[in-house]
Parts: sequence; C-alpha cells; structure tokens
Amino acid sequence: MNDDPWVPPKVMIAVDLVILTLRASRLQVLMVERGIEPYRGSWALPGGFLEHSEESLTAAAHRELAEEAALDAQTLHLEQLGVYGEPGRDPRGRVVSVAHLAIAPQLPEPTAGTDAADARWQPIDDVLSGQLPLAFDHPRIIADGVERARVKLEHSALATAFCGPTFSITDLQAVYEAVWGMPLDPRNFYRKVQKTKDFIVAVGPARRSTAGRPARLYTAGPCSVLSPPMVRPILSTADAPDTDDCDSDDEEH
Amino acid sequence: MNDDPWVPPKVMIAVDLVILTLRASRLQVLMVERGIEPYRGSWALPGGFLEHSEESLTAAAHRELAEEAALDAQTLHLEQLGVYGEPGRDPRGRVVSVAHLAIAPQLPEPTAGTDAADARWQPIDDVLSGQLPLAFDHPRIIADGVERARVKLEHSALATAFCGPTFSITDLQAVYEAVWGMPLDPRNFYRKVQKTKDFIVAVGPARRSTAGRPARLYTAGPCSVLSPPMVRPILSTADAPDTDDCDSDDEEH
DNA sequence: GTAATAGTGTCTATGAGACAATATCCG
DNA sequence: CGGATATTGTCTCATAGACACTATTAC
Repeated sequence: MNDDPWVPPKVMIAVDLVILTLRASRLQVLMVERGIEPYRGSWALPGGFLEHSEESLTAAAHRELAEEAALDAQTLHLEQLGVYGEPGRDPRGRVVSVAHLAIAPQLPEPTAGTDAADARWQPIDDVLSGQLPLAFDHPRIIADGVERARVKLEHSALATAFCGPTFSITDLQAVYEAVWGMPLDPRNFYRKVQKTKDFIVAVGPARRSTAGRPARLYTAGPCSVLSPPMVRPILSTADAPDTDDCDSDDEEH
Repeated sequence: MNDDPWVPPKVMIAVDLVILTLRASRLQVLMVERGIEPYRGSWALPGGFLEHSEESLTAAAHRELAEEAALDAQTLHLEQLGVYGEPGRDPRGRVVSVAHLAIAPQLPEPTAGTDAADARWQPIDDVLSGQLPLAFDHPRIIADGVERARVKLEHSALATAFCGPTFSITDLQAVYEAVWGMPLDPRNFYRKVQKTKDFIVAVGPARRSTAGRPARLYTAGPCSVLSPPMVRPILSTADAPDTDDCDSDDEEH
C-alpha cells in the first residue's frame, strides 16, 4: 500500500491580506487594482505567492504587508483568516490561498506596488455592495474578514489595534461604531469599557484640542480576551454570513 | 517585473481531521497509530494528501472522513479549522495541512485503515495531557479543534450534531457538560434550551427506558446560530488559549 | 408506597440600556 | 457666560442562577 510510486500533487500557495483600518470614521479595506492578467483592471486584495519553499505562511503575510502597505509588523494585529482553495478559483492553475486579517491604525494613502496599477483604501460598504469589479473569490474573503473583525471586537481587545498608541474612550467608541455599523450610547459605552478588566489603562493627563471638556487618554491594557465581553446589541432578523466553509445551510433570527 | 521567468514554488497539500464524538460521557477524538514513517508508532489525526490536482479541500476532507471513520457526510458537521504550514512540520518536505473539524454522534470502535497500525477513540483529556506520543504538530491542532467546539457550542446549534436523530434535553445537557468540562443545572438548562428559538423541536411522544419519568424527544431545529446564545459560565481568571496563529508575541502591545 | 428522572415556579442579585445631571474645557 | 464634550448617577427592566416544588414513570 505504501510502497507504490504515487506522489501527492503539488499546488501553488498564496497569501492574501484583508487589511482593515479606520479612515474618516468609516471602516476601510486596502485594495489594489490589478495591472496584469488575470483579472487585469479588477480590484483585488493585496497578496502574492509564497516566495520560496522555506518561507513560512506568517512570514509571507508579513512580507506582503510590508510590500503592499509599507507596514512593519510592529503594534499590528495579524491573524489567519482561513483557506480558500477551490479548484478553478484562479485561472493560472490550482492555487490555495491562505487569507490573513490585519488591523492597522489610521494610515496615509498607499502607493501602487509592483504588479498593481493602483492601490487605495476603499470603504467596506462600497466594496461589498458590488460597486467595484472584484477579482477571484475576494468578495467572500473580505466579507469573512469583516465578520471576523466584528466578532473579535466583542471578545478581544482588538479594537485598540485600530487606534494609535494613545486614545480617548470616545475614539475607542468610534472604532466600535464603525466596525459594527451601529451607534452606541457614550455613557453606557464609557462604563462598559471601564468595567472590562485590563482593557485600557489611563495614561498622561488629558488631551486638549477640540471644544468641550478634554478627554483622558488611555493605552491598550495587558489583556487580550475581554471579560466581561463587549456584547454587540442584537440586530433584528438580518444577520451576517457564517464564517464556516463546508456547511452552508442556516438562517434564523 | 511580471515578465520574469520566476514561478512560485509548489507544495504538498494535506487535510487533517479532528473528529470529535461523545463516548461514555467523555469527549473523544479519533486517532490513528501510524504504521509508516515518519512518526511510525506515534498517534496522529486521520488525514492524508490531496489525491489529485482537481480535488477540492472539502472533497478531500469528506473522502478521508469516509476512509478513516466510515462516515458519510450525511447529518454531519464539518468545517474548516485552520491551516498549519510551518516549514519543517513534516520531514517529507513542505506540507501545508488544512485542518477540519468534524462532529459525529456516538460511533462504534473504528478499524485501522490503509496506512494505520491501529485506530481508536481517545479521550481528549488523555490526549492533551501528553500521555500518548503524538505526531507532527497535531497536539496543537487538536487543542484548537476542541476550543473551537467549545466556543461553537455557545453560539451555534452544533451540540445537536453530537446526538443521534432524536434526543432528550438531558442528552443534550450531557453534550454541553462533556465538551465544556463542567456540570450544569438541569432545571436552568432545560429552560434555557427551550427559550432559544428553533434550537430543538419536539417530536414523538416520549422515551421509555430508564427509571423515572420518561423524557420528551426532540430533533435538531432549523436554526444554526443560537439566539439567545448558550453562554458558558465564566471560569475564574484562568483563560483559554487564543486561537490566533500568526502573532505569538502578543497579549497586548 | 419509594426511588428516580422530567419538568415548572419563584426568588434574587446582577447587568445592560435609557437618560438626567454634573464637570471641565474653549471662546 | 454659552457651547461642547467628558464623566458620573440613577432608574428600570430583563435575565441568569439557585433551588423548592410538582409530575410521571418503574418497581
């Protein structure tokens, strides 16, 4: 049985990045306009093939992050999102893509890289509503990434990764509002955040810039899982797509 | 830039399966004893290489499920768990493994397959406590699978996948207790399950077997996401390991 | 009857959400 | 001072958990 000369097939490995940030109070994702075939002229997630056989997936993701968004991995959240490897998803042959989710504080407009005709931040709403022509199965990957971010905001301290080194509680609230896409009560949000242990820690005196009473500044606290969690208010019957891959039955309220 | 003759490296793709079931009121995972190198004699998850270039990952997972556990995919939960592709994780070369999580109702003892010297259900506690010699990075994959199952029990109707076609509420409670590893109050559990819409639907009259009042029987309901969710009681300050993959230096920033 | 399990009612502490009220800045 | 934002206090309602209690079977 094990002595036959059969060898398993080999396939190409790619990494794709869903890089989310907050710009102009909106959740935005970094997209590049493809300058080469296939899908020339369509918009795609930054990403690329494994560079050599010994490169780890994480290393490849960090490399692409640096190449396409000029981001060092410092103070940056990066996690695996899932695998997308259906035969036929890439006309160049069998490609298995490992999608990653990256969260970044506010960043300047990017510049197009090697294979890209253009690169820019796109509001999530515009991207997911079918305004832009999207390459490959990237609409699905983006949707999965956004849903992952929404869920992680509830149970992890991810939201602080959207902010700079210091931030006010109102800044943090803006993150939740943008990612969840719903307004929140400032008073209740304030106490909720304070009650979650080790989420944020006060630092420095206060910021003095806008009108009104200055806000105290905070830094991300030492905890990564929130307890109690920041539960997201229910959203009636409309729900978000499941992150599962295999099964695809569901729906309910 | 794009005209150079460089081609991306190709790697082997494997699928591994974390198949969980309930036996003797304990959460158990299917393990096979390897009959060939590498790791001959160690215990590993069922799995194998992609069979040919056009086989989808899901199809490969289902095929292995059938081969190694004699399970058709009917009424069976199967979902993608994550990718494990560190260079050096397999001495045969670069292998990227796509791990899947499968949940099965109680099953008989399996029989060893092609490359396996033995195959059997192992209680999770025994496996994760380092009793058995485990192959590759499978300890990590198993831990990730169990943690995923624990979390999914809170927000999805996954628990019913552990049961047969019909079950009593007490049966369902046993699932939660085994997977979460904690006792639950039968009275409160009863009302909680009933209050979660479309989780379970009554069927048939009642089961009459053990002593005591017969229990009503139920079937899995039409919903996949639970609302309200079945929240798991807090477990003091000790927290569960993160499911993240990339950053291992975090905890904060 | 007793033992055993299924199912119901009730009490209480906690927590989320609504929202009034107060504090501290700018001009 | 008035305008604006930050922070605190209080009220109410829903619900999770503890647990006494009733129901229905086997023996």
